[in-house]
Amino acid sequence: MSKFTKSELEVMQVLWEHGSLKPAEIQEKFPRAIKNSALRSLLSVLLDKGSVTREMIGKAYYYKAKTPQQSTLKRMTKQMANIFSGGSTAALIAQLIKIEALSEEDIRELQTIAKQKIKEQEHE
Amino acid sequence: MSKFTKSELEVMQVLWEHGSLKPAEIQEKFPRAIKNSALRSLLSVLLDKGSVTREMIGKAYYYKAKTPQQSTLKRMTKQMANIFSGGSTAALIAQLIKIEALSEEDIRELQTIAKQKIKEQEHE
DNA sequence: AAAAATGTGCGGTTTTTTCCACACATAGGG
DNA sequence: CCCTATGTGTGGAAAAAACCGCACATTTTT
Repeated sequence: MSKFTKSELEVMQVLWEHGSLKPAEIQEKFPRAIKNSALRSLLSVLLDKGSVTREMIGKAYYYKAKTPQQSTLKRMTKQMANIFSGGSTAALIAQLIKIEALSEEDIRELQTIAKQKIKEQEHE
Repeated sequence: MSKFTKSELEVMQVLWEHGSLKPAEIQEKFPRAIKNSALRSLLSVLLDKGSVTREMIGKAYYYKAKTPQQSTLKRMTKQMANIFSGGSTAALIAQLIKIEALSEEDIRELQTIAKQKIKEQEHE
C-alpha cells in the first residue's frame, strides 16, 4: 500500500496542491532543482505503483495524484506514532501539543475543533 | 543536523526506549529480524553522525542515543507540516484531530492538555 | 586444553533510490 | 522547408541505504 520515498513524496505534494500537471509544470513547482528526465523517471515509478494516473492532452501527459493526501497523512502519522508514542495516535497528538510552539490563538482553535469532533461523534 | 533513514530510526527508537544496550540486545528488541552485522553497520553510521555514543563495558560496547527523541519528533513534524499543511505545525495538529479516529476520552484529554498549555504561557 | 559462545573490525556486495543523456517525434514560426 | 521548442521513451549510471560473511580475540564451559 503506497508508501513513498522522499522524492516521490515531493512529487505527490505538488500534485496534491495543483491537480493535473504535465512534467514541465511539476518541474517548475518542484521544491528544489530537478532535471526533467529525473522527474519523469520518478513519475514512471509512481505510475507503476498506481499512485498517480496520467492522461494525454494535446501532446503531453498530464499527471494527477490517485492516492489521496489524507490516507498518506494517516499512514505517516501512524508510523510516527509507532516510533514516538507506542503506536497511539492520540498520544502522539497530545505529545505534539505539549512540545510544539503554539500561539494562544492556535490552541483555542484546536479547542474549537476538538469540541466539534465530540459533537460529531454524538451524532453517531 | 541528524536526520535518519528508516533503519536508523528503528535503531534510535530502541535506544530511546531502553537506554544503554549492546548490539545483541538492540538486535533482540529490534522491530524486525536483522543480522547482527547489519545492525552493527547501522550503529557505526549513527556513531559517525554523532547520533549515538558508545562505551566499552566488559568486552562489549554499550550504545546509547545522543540525539534526543524530542528534537527528532520536532524535526519530523515540521517536515510533515511542510508536506501537508503549508509548513504550519498548528494546522497539521488541527488536521490530525479532524481526521484521526479518537475516542471521546482521547479528545477530552487533549483539551486538558491544551488548557494547561495556555496556563503555562500566561506565566511567561 | 579444546570447544563453544560472545563480540569486534573490516571489507566488501546487494538493493533501492535517484538521476541523467540521448534518440526520436511533432507542432509552430520564420 | 528548416529550425527551435516541447514532449516522450528508453536504457542505463551514480549515489545512498541496507545488508552480510569471515577472520580474529577473549571469555566460558566441558
